Amino acid sequence: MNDDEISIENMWTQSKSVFVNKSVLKVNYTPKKLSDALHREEIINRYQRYLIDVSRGLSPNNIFVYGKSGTGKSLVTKLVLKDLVQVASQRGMNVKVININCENLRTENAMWIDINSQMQELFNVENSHILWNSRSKHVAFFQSLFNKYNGILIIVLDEIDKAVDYNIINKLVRSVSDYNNQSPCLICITNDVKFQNYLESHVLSVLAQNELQIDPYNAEELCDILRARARIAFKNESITDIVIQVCAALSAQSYGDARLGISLLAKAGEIADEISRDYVIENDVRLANERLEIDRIVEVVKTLPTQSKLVLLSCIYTYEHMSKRECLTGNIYNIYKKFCIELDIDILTQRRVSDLITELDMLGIVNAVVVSKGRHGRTKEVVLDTNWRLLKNYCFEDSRLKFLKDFKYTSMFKSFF
DNA sequence: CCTCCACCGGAACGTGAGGAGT
DNA sequence: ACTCCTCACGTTCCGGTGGAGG
Repeated sequence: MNDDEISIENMWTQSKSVFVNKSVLKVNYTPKKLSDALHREEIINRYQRYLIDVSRGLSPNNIFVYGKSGTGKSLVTKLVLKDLVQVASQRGMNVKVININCENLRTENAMWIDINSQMQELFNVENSHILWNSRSKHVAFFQSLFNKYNGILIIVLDEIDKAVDYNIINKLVRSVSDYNNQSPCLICITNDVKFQNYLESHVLSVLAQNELQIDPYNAEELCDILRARARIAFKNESITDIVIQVCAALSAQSYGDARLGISLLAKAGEIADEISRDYVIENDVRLANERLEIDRIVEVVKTLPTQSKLVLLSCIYTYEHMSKRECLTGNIYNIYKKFCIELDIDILTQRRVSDLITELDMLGIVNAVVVSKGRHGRTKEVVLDTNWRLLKNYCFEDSRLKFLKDFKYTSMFKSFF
């Protein structure tokens, strides 16, 4: 047995941990009871009032829920509906809930397949042709089940603003709200207040019959929430209140995003585990914050199209090989053109490349500021974060760009300037 | 104070891919 | 299989701009 095998074995058998139940720090974890949704009593109360019609056997008005990310929109919705379904069934009433996550919903068909496979499950019907690619068949299937149903159907459209095609929402609302008797109740959840602008006015008036705005948590509320989770997740002696307060403060800075605070707790615990320390310290949280930010940027970089990655690489190389004050659109564009020729990729115009740099700036990958160089014109000056070396490697993962890895740059820069 | 650089950024337009309807 | 439509992506055109330098 060599050294490597021993250390790997140690990982499984001897590693100790600051956690006792890490699963409560997972992003998709939902608490069990309504009362577990801390500092949301008032919202829950209003939510229940909007849904009160259910107790009279009527389909409630549609609800539009707004709130920034990490304010507990989806969590409160899940808990309120779970409670509602339970209470209703105790009274012998029929309430069914369909959950659609609109994130990355590309086509209307994909949404219908999602809705109808849930309908199939809820109503216990067999239909092997559910993967139709015809909208009319899906609508007919949905209507036939819904018309036979003697109860209340609630359709939750979560992260509605992240649907790739907003028109899908318009079409869905038109297809499910044209009933003479009862229509399903639609609950739309979004963190984009401007989302309403993208909806047809008729659709909007149907959807936004009741509105629920959820404000971000303040630092104290975040502290309470994190404390409650930490109590379950960590060993008693592994975490101090100071650490929790730092997590709360950082997530309060990030517009009261509770999800961030919970991720920070998890990551900080992992960092303590890495070095087998029995407890989490404040510095672990700061380190965790940096790592989460890098993770986020890396994820974004990985999904960029090849041209954007090439522009990013051009920024990085200009930044690396020239003085920082020369990392300007014109210079970046020259490098970019050289790369395109080298890789036999279409050369975009400087106008377009300028837009791509602006996009990289908006994604938080680079920092592009418009500066005036007087006689030497106006341009964008690009500044990179400290982790640019890391980003370079992720750009090389693109099959078309990997050849640039061994490219000899020094001579190129000399010949240029 | 005026000029002029080097690019910014809005608007209009072209093009190809892909979905919807027939 | 065909046409029509929409949309993302990109180009072309052009007026606008802030401040160093004359």
